[in-house]
Amino acid sequence: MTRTTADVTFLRGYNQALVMAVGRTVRTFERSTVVDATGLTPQAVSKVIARLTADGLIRPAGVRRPGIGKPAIVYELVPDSRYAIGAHVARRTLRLVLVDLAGTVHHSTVSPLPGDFTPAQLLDALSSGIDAIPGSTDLRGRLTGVGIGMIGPLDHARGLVRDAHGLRHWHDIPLRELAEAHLGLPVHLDKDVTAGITAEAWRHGGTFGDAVLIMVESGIGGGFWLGGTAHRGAHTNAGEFGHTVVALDGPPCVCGRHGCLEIVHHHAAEAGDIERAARVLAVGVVNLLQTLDLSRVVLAGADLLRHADTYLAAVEEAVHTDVPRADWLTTDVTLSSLGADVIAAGAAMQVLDQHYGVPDLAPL
Amino acid sequence: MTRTTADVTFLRGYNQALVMAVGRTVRTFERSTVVDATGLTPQAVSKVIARLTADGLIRPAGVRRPGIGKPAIVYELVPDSRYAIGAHVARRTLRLVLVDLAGTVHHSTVSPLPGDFTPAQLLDALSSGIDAIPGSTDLRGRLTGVGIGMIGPLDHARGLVRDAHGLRHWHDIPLRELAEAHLGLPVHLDKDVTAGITAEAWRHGGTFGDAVLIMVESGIGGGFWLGGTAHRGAHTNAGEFGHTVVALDGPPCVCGRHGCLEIVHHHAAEAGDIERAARVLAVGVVNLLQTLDLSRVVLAGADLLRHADTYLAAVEEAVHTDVPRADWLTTDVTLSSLGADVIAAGAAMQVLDQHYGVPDLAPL
DNA sequence: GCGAATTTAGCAACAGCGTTGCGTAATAGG
DNA sequence: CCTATTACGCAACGCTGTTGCTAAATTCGC
Repeated sequence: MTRTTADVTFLRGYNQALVMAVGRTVRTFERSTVVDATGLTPQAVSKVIARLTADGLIRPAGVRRPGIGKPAIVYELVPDSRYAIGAHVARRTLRLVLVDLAGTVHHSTVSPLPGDFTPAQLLDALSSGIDAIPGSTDLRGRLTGVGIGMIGPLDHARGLVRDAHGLRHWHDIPLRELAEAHLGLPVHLDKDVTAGITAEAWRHGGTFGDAVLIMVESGIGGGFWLGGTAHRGAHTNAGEFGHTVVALDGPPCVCGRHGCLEIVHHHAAEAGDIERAARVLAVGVVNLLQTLDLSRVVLAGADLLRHADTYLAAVEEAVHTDVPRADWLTTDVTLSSLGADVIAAGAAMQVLDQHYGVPDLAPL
Repeated sequence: MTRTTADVTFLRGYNQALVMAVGRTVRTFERSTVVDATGLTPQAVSKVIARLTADGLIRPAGVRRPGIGKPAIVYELVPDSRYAIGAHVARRTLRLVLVDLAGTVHHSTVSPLPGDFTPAQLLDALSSGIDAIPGSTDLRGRLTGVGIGMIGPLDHARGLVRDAHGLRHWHDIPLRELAEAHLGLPVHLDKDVTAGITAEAWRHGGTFGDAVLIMVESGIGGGFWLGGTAHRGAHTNAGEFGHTVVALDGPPCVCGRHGCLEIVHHHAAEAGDIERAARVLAVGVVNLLQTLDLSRVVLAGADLLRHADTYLAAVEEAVHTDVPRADWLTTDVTLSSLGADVIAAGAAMQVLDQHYGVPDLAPL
């Protein structure tokens, strides 16, 4: 959520979101936990907690006896107080998930999409898929909206699919508006990889540093989390990480350049040399670390997860041996904590993040 | 400037900084300008303007007659109300500049540094250099502090030089504390490239999008401005752009990997083939655009500026031809607007930015 | 057992922010 | 000279977090 000007109502939302972030980070907390994490005064935290409790977003969950003195009330997030639906639109499949406020995936289905599907076909698949989610009808009221994670290029700010790679009927389609009209719910549209990294960040609450989600699945992309928010770039087209050149005189790529990470990687993978493919990807990952200095690398995507161990080993080794002074430049490398659901789940969490995440103050 | 919690005093500083940003952007403005740019109410803007005028940071500069009705008061930034000193510490030279609140460089000097200089030698060079700035004594009171831009790796947050490349005496030196004690002024320490991009951003006020400053000078580095602030990364070590691999089977680099942009570029440059060196750099720049989607590329550094036209042409061409759908993915490519002063000037502006820039709300 | 010490929670008054309502100043046009 | 128009600002207000202080609930020492 983004705004430019800061009035006093901003404080309310901001500090409230800070407490929610603590709730997602530690799952169970008390007043002093929030005081330590945020620097707010105890009294302010009391007020915020009272408001959140009244809204049903958090609730008391027992007491902690500090040995001496009055026991402290322990609070927890109420996961089932809010839900969001996430959709991962790929070239041939539609994955739908139901996610709660804590970032837990409650339901996940995959359905095939017609070859070269049209916007109308996608909308129908979305609405029938959502209706098929068990109990989706009695979620109304607690359902925040629908997030769609999709291949780009697309314009996140305007909710516009500009030119989805390899899909004939998708040029300048205002998918967000269409879907909002069709589904009767708020819709959030974003690139698949950006949705994916949001999933990891949201589930970690406030303790998530600068990070990238690497996705290998038909193409290779990267979703970025920098400075506490998703990085989408000047035209919301960041993430075309697969089309960075790693072999100056390499084979030609569909993008028109030569030796892109993606084409070099795919050649190795198609030749059956997964280890080499993984090492190529690892070179690209270290390139990112050198450039952006990230604290976390998350690996995802069907083609990668099929050989998860190989990729994980290759990237971890490269990160530990190829970064100079790796002793203090520590970077965690992990597989996506949500497996094949990351993109869809992340799209859902973007909707939750809009309402309950820490708000951004947009530069002018 | 960064803080986690938002109390009501935050609003004051934040909205005040918004108005200052407008002042830097358009140089002359009135109440309605700020209202349009920020969304604040006219009354709120009046209050902010009154405070800033009282502090001497802005002043009335005439009136505009709207044809009918009461004339509007026109305001402008008071450039000489605040100054900061910037230092660019390179391997052999120290550059010192005096910068005013508007980002104008008033004075610039270069002095040689002893080979393999020690921290003590640098401190002496700093203080004598600052004393030599004409009129520096009667600036006391209006002097905000000293910014130091330096090669890394360094820890910006702690003000610690960890391991400056190629300088024997610079391991884990708390330069910020040392310099503050020695100079009696607040000191801000950052990587050279990050300081550089801050210079460009500060001078453009609020209208500066996601951008990178590419610096070619002994090494190759990149300073990033993302989402309205400098991006420093998880360990404040972002920017080692020269050590990204662009030629998988290329020549070995000092960093231990093979085919880094820097080594490939330097081989071409040393062979006298500047055009090829420029094209190699351009490949790296397009890699960044694909990954991060930037709206602006600024070129800087002594070795680059020596062949400015060649580099500018090569990068511009690559940006326009190698990025798919370049029609809407527009990116400006320019030479640094401050020439050889960028780094030092940017270091100074970081100090100004800490006091008068739009404050950040740090994630937990 | 019972009071003192300790820790947590919250009520009440307060200061500071932007907002709202409305009155005032300064101009051009009839 | 009056009216419409535009710009500006005082005063009251609502809302935020903060400060000062009181009350509640527990352990520990005697």
